[in-house]
Amino acid sequence: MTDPGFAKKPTLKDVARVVGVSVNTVSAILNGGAKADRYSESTCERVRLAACELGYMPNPLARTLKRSRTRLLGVVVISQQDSYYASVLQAAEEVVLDAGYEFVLADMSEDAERLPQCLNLLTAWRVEGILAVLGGHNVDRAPLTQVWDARTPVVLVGAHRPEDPFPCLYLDNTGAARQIGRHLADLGHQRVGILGGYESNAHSMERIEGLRSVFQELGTPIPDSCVVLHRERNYELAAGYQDVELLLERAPGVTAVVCVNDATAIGAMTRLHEMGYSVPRDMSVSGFDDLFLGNASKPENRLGLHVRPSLTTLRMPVTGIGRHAGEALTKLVHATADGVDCELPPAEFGAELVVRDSTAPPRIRAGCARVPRKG
Amino acid sequence: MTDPGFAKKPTLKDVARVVGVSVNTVSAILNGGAKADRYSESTCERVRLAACELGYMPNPLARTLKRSRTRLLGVVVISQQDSYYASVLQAAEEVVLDAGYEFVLADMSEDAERLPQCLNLLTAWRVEGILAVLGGHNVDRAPLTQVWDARTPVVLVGAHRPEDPFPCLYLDNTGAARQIGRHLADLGHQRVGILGGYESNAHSMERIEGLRSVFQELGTPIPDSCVVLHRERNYELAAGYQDVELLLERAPGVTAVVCVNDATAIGAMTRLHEMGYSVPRDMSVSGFDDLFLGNASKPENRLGLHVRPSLTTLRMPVTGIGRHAGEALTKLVHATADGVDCELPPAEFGAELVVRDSTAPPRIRAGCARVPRKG
DNA sequence: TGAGGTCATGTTAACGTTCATAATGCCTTG
DNA sequence: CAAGGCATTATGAACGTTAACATGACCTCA
Repeated sequence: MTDPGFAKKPTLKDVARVVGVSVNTVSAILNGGAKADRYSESTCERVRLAACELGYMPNPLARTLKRSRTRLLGVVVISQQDSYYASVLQAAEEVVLDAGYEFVLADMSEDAERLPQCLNLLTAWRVEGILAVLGGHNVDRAPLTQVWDARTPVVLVGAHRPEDPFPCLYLDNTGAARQIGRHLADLGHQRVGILGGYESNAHSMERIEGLRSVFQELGTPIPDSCVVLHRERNYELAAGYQDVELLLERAPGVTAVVCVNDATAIGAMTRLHEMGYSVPRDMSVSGFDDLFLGNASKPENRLGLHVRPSLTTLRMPVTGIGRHAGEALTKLVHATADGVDCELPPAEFGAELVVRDSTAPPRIRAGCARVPRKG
Repeated sequence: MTDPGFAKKPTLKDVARVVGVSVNTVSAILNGGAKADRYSESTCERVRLAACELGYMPNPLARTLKRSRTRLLGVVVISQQDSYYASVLQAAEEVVLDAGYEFVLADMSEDAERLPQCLNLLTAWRVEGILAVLGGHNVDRAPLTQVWDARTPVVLVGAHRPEDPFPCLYLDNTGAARQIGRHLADLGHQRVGILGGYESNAHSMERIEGLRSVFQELGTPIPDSCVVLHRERNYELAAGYQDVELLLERAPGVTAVVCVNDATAIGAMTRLHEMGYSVPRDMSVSGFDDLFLGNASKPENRLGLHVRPSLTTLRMPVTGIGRHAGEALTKLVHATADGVDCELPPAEFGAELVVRDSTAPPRIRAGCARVPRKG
């Protein structure tokens, strides 16, 4: 092997040699701040000039090795692909960058078993705090608790469990589901079907529970046959497309289908259309998330507006959760760095019902709204 | 300030003290490989046990400081938000992780001016190579060339320019646009409108050019009035929704609208529907990308299938580009590390026409297909 | 004149690794 | 029995940076 051909970046030593001063002098001057004042104007000038000419850039590896603070924060995310989590992360990253930290990201790729492995990666990098974005996924949190017990701050975006010692930010899924339930009940629906995600997902289960509780209280409880769970963890367009057919076979009388996310609802609407159903006349459909493409601040970028009929759904405060998470984590890290204890309460976030055109009163109050199948 | 409350991770020294051997011994044994053989079985055993008990994890900062190789690769991306680029990145990351490297990510947040700043961040981290994902965005590449000249390997995902010294991977936008152009011409369209993205985007311009060339050759060139460019860089659902109306005002006779991406096409179809047009009877619409939600390998996750009518579009080989980029970069980095020169040719990727229901023969060959406005 | 005080800079020792080389002890062999 | 060989472990210097402390020159004032 010949000599490695990488560009060698100039170091403090190189600058020092050029200027003719000691390494320490260069370091102190370039770091600015209080100590730079003690050096003469002309030296400072020469050092800065030389550093600039050589294209000197401090090596963060060496720097953080020396100081014991890395100014690195770790993120474990259940799936970067999921636009919901991606949005949360982006909001959090903004906050964290402003506070002078950087993110190191570890993606679990939807595999719950990989949490320990991801945490190892992050702690190996000596991150000063960890943001875990697990959402409703059923992940064993013991490794997180372990990290927390080793005095590394942790903030979890996901359902709070009583044994969790770290602060959690979570959605009020039950309350959100109750909103859509009441909306459908108000419209006159009595028999509602659910495309409910998969069993190991807490978000799914809470949403199903919330919906059921509404109809329970009204005296028209939702039977198990009206709830379809998915086999796989991947719960997108394809799942709704396939599962809605299953639902209609099992529970022919339903007049509304509540889906646990927008993608599923859109997939379901496609299949319903193919089967000859007219939404919302023959069947009401609703989603969850109010998914968007691109810039969340433009209302027209909400995907639910661009399907026919437009989709009734629940808008989740993704940006709010992300910002809050970033702030909580930096606060916690600062406290820990100062050796101070800091207790942060769990925080719950509510969703907002967005009524569009995919929900309407049922055509026939009690009977079977079944239409002959075409597809 | 009291003492920093961070957990202090055990170091080689700690392990060495516990076992009663020198630091070097521990390092050599834990690194495994050839040198570990020279130590006695019992020492190895004791070292490994102690390391495990103490929870020792090598500090990658110190390690990469010592070896001059960081095994870090940098990524600059024009926008992480854009699902197209996000998919390219994910495919590239897989390849790169397999090769034993890690990604450091710098996001330009759609701001072309931020390239130098992002590159500074990456070179400060002493990355061994840089993957720049700029797509069609008009970014000054001088900073990239500078990095390349400093012997840091660079791979660009984006249009190749003759002055670029680094390998580029790019889409055959012209060819793709010619495919959709011929498809529309074959259907009998003579007057085609374009929602063309924005002017500084090379992808946009190439697609427009390709389309125009087809109709030029057929003797029915597309006039400027039929091409609508967008004011902002953000080109998603909202843009198509707004711009299609503008197009119809400027060019009343068009029978088909070609959009430079799927989101725009979907937005346009929504507005057309509101205005009382029936697609594809009154107007054909086509997109670009064949956007998907979630898992790309499931055909039902293509968004174009879930709008009515389903969207005719061009499928881009995102995963292929990402994998190829990852492979090219690791190859280049290896070559550079070995001091070997390695020339990689620019690579072009083709798109695949996916014909669905949003394109059909024009209802009236030559006349005005205008329908009274409702919305 | 010399004690004390600035000012401007240099010295030294870390941070946690790794690598090249040196050293120790033991065993063989002529 | 000494010289050499082998197996095992230790030593020291480096990577690039920072922080505490030390030095020396010059000035002031009693």
